[in-house]
Amino acid sequence: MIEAFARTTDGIVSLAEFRRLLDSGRRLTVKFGADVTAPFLHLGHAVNLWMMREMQERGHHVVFLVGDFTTLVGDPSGLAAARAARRAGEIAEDAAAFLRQAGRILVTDDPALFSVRRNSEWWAGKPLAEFLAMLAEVTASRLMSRDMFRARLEAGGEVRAHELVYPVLQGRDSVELGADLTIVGSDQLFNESMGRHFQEKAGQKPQVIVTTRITPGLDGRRKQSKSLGNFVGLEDGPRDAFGKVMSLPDGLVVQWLEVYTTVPPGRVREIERALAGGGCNPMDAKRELARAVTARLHGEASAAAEESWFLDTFRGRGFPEDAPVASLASGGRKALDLVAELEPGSSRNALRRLLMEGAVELDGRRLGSADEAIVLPPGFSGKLRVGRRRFFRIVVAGVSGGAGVSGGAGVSGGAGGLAEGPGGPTGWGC
RNA sequence: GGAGAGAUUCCCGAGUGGUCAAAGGGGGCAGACUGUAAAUCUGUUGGCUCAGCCUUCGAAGGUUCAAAUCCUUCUCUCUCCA
Repeated sequence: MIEAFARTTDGIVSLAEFRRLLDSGRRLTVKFGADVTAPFLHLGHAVNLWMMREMQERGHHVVFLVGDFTTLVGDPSGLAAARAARRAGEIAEDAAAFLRQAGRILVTDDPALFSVRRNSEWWAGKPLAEFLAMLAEVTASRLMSRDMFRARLEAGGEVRAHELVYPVLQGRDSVELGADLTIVGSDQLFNESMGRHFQEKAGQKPQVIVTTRITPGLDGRRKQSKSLGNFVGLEDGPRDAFGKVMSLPDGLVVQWLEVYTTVPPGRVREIERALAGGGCNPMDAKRELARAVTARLHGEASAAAEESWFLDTFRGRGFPEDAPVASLASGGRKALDLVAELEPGSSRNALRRLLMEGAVELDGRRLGSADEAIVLPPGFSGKLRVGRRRFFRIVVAGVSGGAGVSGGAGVSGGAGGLAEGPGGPTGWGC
């Protein structure tokens, strides 16, 4: 168990206690606390979830703690009561989305293994006197010692008073749940340590904290987050998952293999050595990574299919067979209007720029101006590419079987073109 | 409570009455190059019915032909003192 955790674990407080818990034969309560502001789970969360799933496999119980109360007070700009009230509804929605995503990894339909709690259960209506008594159990300097706060203050930033108190709330949650164990990103160590502190004050056995390694996201710099867009989401389709991993900087391949896949350590070392010695093309290593990540999230079959698709489309520079089909009316229109029909989500200015930058091609011919007139005869069918990765097959109704389809046959036939076949991951360069 | 500094487009940060949709950098997007990597070069980076118009420089008012820039009030932040 502990051995299985090792590759993704940053630290354990404490290892001895963890061993004792596991040996006790007791059904353990694992706390899975979550702020529900942005219900967007990604690989970073998955690391924790996979470990919790392991615990479930051994019969332990995961409590999903919705921070509905802490989220409500957590927003410093949420001054108006009206605003807070409105957000209560959003929180419920977000919590549902969160649960749905977590359910992709955790067992959520067995009450013996999973339950949901809300921290408003004990925080809403908590008498102030009781709360102040809790505050008396910590020193201000302890709270302020958190490195994040220090860094912010030193940078001339601000720390709101409620932020200072937030770890107290999160820590007390562990008391309310009687948590035995919590598995969190290493940036949560401080908050969860407060949990141990308060549990001891309350006469409970302090929870064991397993902190997991935090790995830079797709941008190669900061950890994955929704706002930075540098993540592989649990709800991303297999195609996006594969493609996103392929855009990872080379230097992170080994780290990602360790943290996000179950590729055996021996194999990871092998790849690491091959990369270091120039013995393999980094892209091949990354392909193995992308395949492993996609398979873990979506199954081996999808992973194999997306790998073929990727190779055909990007390495082979092909036009994807399964590009979305857009049925358009026949007739003339400006290039800009054509693209706008296909990309209703983008602003026309943005599309105009793309056209000027030469990012739009119709049947291999670059459309260089927004005003260029495009005439689509009845029966026309063509391939439109916008930027590197957006493809559309344009079809115009009308049976007059005329010149339309002239430019076909540019694409070699589908996945069959791949010699390697869907076999094992061996046989690559690494 | 007192004194000072400040709030600018995604971020940092210039800009003290018209030449400002606002320098420069970062980040993003796109093109070249490529392996949807990195590095490099180039372009671009509020919206639209696009030689023009609309919205934007903490908020609301005001002065002016004209305001990010001046005045008033307000909100908020930082620093020092108490």
